Amino acid sequence: MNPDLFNRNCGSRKVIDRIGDRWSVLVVLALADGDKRYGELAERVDGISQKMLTQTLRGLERDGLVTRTVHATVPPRVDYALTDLGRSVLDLVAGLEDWATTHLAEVEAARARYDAR
Amino acid sequence: MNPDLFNRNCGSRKVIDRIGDRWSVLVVLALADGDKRYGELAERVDGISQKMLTQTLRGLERDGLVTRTVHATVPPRVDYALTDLGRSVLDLVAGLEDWATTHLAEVEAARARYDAR
DNA sequence: CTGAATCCGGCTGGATACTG
DNA sequence: CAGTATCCAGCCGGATTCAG
Repeated sequence: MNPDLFNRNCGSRKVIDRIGDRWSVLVVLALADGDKRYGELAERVDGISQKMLTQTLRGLERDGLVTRTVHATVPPRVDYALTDLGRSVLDLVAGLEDWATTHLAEVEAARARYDAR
Repeated sequence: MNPDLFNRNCGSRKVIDRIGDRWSVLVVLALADGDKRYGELAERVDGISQKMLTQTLRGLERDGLVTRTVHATVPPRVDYALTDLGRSVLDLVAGLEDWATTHLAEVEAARARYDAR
């Protein structure tokens, strides 16, 4: 247990905040099975806007989780891929995904119970 | 891999959104080592406002991750504790914490590199 | 096709004051 | 002590437009 995590100025807190981003998790998962083009990601992650996709990818690139490769072709082609660091976080995020699907029914039951009170 | 996760209307997406909440992760971690009173949580999770703490606890309670026990004493006392479901997600969240502390240096180095360009 | 830039409505979340 | 209520600034994020 790292007590500093609860300190708002601690670096690990900032990392948690980044992972806690609602889109980052989904984008990382979308890159799980290999490189993806910008358009493929936009199609895959339902509901994300262009702005948020670009912003999320920039953030992930900045944190060293994703690489961005521009091919000087016409039409332009940009590939995004997970780095080693990105793949290491993928393991955790995939765990979240498993948890979500496994316990979905329990959570929904709890919600229904709570709302019915 | 569950493809539906990327669908905005899928239930598992909603679960991910909840876990992805920036405060939920911290509150769950704060409850890792046993019951906590409202005030203890407020003190522990640095930077959270009363409003957000209450709101986060309600959300976690609704999802069945946390129990809320009111003691009819003067002064009033309210204890929060993880449910079995909450403890199951704690394992994952603790993994995030480990990752954050382990790879913090790499992430910060990547950020510095990116910002220096 | 892959973005950057801008505008702007809405919701998040902080500060404050009040209640049981 | 443990909230609730209210107000409101700020930022998130969507839609649109423009550029390379």
